[in-house]
Amino acid sequence: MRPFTELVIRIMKQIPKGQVMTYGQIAKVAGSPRASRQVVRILHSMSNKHKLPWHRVINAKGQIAIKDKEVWMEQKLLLENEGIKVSDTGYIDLKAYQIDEIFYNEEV
DNA sequence: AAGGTGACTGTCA
DNA sequence: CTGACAGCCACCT
Repeated sequence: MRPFTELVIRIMKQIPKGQVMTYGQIAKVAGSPRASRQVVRILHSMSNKHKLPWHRVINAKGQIAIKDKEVWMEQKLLLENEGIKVSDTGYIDLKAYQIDEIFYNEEV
């Protein structure tokens, strides 16, 4: 497994309940600012195997970035279940919920 | 090997 | 806030 992949998984596992990170932010912390799409790919392939909090990952606009209607709704409910307010159009207040400090550590 | 694709992003309107 | 566009980059056909 690539280092980048491991980092991304490691980082996502550390997202605190009630807070979110954007794809680009994760990519940046993992060392590849332009690899947001890869973060998405990792989410696709590893989220259920590694039990990652995929619903805490949204796009830079602070919006749920999924097309599938059912999964979209699932994410919205999961977020609201953690106390995060999501508008009807899927928007989230990044200023209130996005992690601003990088808390990444090598241990895990 | 070559081209298409996507749970993205920043910019402009 | 929404929508359109052009970059980006690894994976799939």
